[in-house]
Amino acid sequence: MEEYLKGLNDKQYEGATQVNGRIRLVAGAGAGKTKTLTCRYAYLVNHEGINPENILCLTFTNKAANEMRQRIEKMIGRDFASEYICTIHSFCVKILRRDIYRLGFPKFFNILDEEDKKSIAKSIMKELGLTNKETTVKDVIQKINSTKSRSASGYITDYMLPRALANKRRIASKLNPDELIFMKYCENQIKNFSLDFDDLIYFALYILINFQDVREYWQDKLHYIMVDEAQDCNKHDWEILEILSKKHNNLYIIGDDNQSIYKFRGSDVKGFINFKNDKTILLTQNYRSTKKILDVANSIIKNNKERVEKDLFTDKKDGVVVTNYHAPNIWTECKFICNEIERIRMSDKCGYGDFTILYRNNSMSREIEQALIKSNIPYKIYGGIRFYERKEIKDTIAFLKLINSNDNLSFRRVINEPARKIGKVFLEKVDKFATEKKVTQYESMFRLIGSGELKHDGASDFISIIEKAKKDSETKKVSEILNYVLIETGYLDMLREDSDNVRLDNIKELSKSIEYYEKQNQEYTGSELLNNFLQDISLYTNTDSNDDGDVVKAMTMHQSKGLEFPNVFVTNAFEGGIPSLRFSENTEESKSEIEEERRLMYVACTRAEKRLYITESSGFNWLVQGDKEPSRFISEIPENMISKIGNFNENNWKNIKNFKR
DNA sequence: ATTTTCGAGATTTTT
DNA sequence: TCTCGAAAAT
Repeated sequence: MEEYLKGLNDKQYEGATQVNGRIRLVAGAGAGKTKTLTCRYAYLVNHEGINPENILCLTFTNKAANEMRQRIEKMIGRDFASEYICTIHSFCVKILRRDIYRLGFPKFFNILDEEDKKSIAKSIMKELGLTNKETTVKDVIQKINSTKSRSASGYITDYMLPRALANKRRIASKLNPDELIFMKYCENQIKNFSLDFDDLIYFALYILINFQDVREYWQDKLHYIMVDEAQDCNKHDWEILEILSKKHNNLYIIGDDNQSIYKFRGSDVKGFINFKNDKTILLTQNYRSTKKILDVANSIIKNNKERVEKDLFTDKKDGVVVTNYHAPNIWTECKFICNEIERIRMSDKCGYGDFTILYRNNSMSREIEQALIKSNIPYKIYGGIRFYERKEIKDTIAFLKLINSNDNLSFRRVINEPARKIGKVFLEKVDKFATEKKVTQYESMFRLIGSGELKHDGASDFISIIEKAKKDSETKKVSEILNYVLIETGYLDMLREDSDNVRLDNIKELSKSIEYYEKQNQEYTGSELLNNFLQDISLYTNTDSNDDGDVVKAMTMHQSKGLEFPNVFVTNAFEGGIPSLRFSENTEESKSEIEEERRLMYVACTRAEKRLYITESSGFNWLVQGDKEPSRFISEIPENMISKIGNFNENNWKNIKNFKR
């Protein structure tokens, strides 16, 4: 038997050595899902002699993909880094890079993030004269997303193809307001040819459906397809998987219906539950958590009606009792967590890296962060503002994008950054000319200044810097161009005036990662390299980095999916926090939403290996607009399974309050 | 005409 | 805390 298979139990072994057919692995939390998947990959490569080029392995996050690559390398002990271990979004980018030109679109495309989408929505609202009162930016985005999702790849033939859009334009006066908004959004996407996250899936799907040779290329290539966290695939993901696996018919999915927590993103558990399969393997032994933790998690998830009955069991000993701490206010709650971390760190002789703090909303990280700082505990907050969403990083990237593709969003972002006295009036003239001549705003400004129609020193300087950078970008390295632009525009000088150097450091980090990317991808040069780099980083989040260091981690419950930690604090467990306020009403439709929240709570609790704390506090909270009450999920845990501690001491409360100021 | 400043208002969850 | 818009300051 291969060395790497020795650590598996019978069921896991069975799961890892299945080769052909449509296989479903249903595995509860901590049952060794990833382990089994990784072993199966190694088995295919090592035992069956399959070329990694012919295996597609889809993970839920980039982080999971990175970790898997590392594990496989360790297992089969050879230099091994298949690019086909990735997220479905990354994989769709590969499909698009290869064949999107067939739709008449440029080879280079931008990827829009939520912020870009927002600013497009705003400009559409302005154009159509919609005020914030009747239709918010959020409404507009919601409308756009749902229209897309409804017609999926059909929206491409209706709107995105050049002739289709021309048709829509012709009958614009007959379109209803929503259709008009959607048309404008599509116009905007085509103008700088940009795709949002969902589009990556829809366009790939469209190409796979409509071009036989492309479809066959991928179907031939991918002998084996395996999907992790399959319970969170949406119907379009399923469609792609079915198409890709059609020829060889080897589709291996792995997931847990109890851990489906991305319904808001369209995830469709039914696809997982009703998956037509040759074989289903059930893993119910939990290797992660102690018995006491597992009992608590089971007692919570039991209350869900829509689920496959499968209680997890463990051979592990009882372990430390699960604690529910009730504090008089949020600051005491956070202080308690810090104290416990220090106490356990001493008693267990473990590091800060063994502790993780979870919460429902990103906004809840604030008080926790303050408490950690006060207690001198090193920490890292995941999510919230991602690295690539920071202002300085987005600005820097906007410079690169402007050089690469002239796109309007980037232009508006950096044209007056740092301030060069270009304001609303000047930009309106530029925009007007751009619309008239059907050119980009940068091109428009370039012509207006060139012909002398507009005079502006700041704009002239800006143009000469960008033009030089454009010329150099074909020959010089991206990192050199970036350096040149940041210095010449005075962007670096502007950042130096800041009191702290965090922003400068961030830019240095970005610069480093560009250099690394250049080394890794030497087959590309010039604008193609730049384009690929920009696409890749828009799919990358700061949660994905692997070098965490010995620090306390804090993240949302959603982000904790698929991870495990020795000691876990589930915080802000108040009614309205989790379950989220929106779903707390007792209407019929909110019942399934409550079940989703309960699954989220279940996911959070099952992250813990040794210790689990569920903390909450009284006091005013703006979310519930009143005093907080403990979450209903806590009351679902039998009294004998949990140790309830709390402190309502008034003096203590006062101390904390003074302490805070 | 542009930039700064100050106060009011808003916050699910993510690739 | 952060973001956005209006009014004040340059």
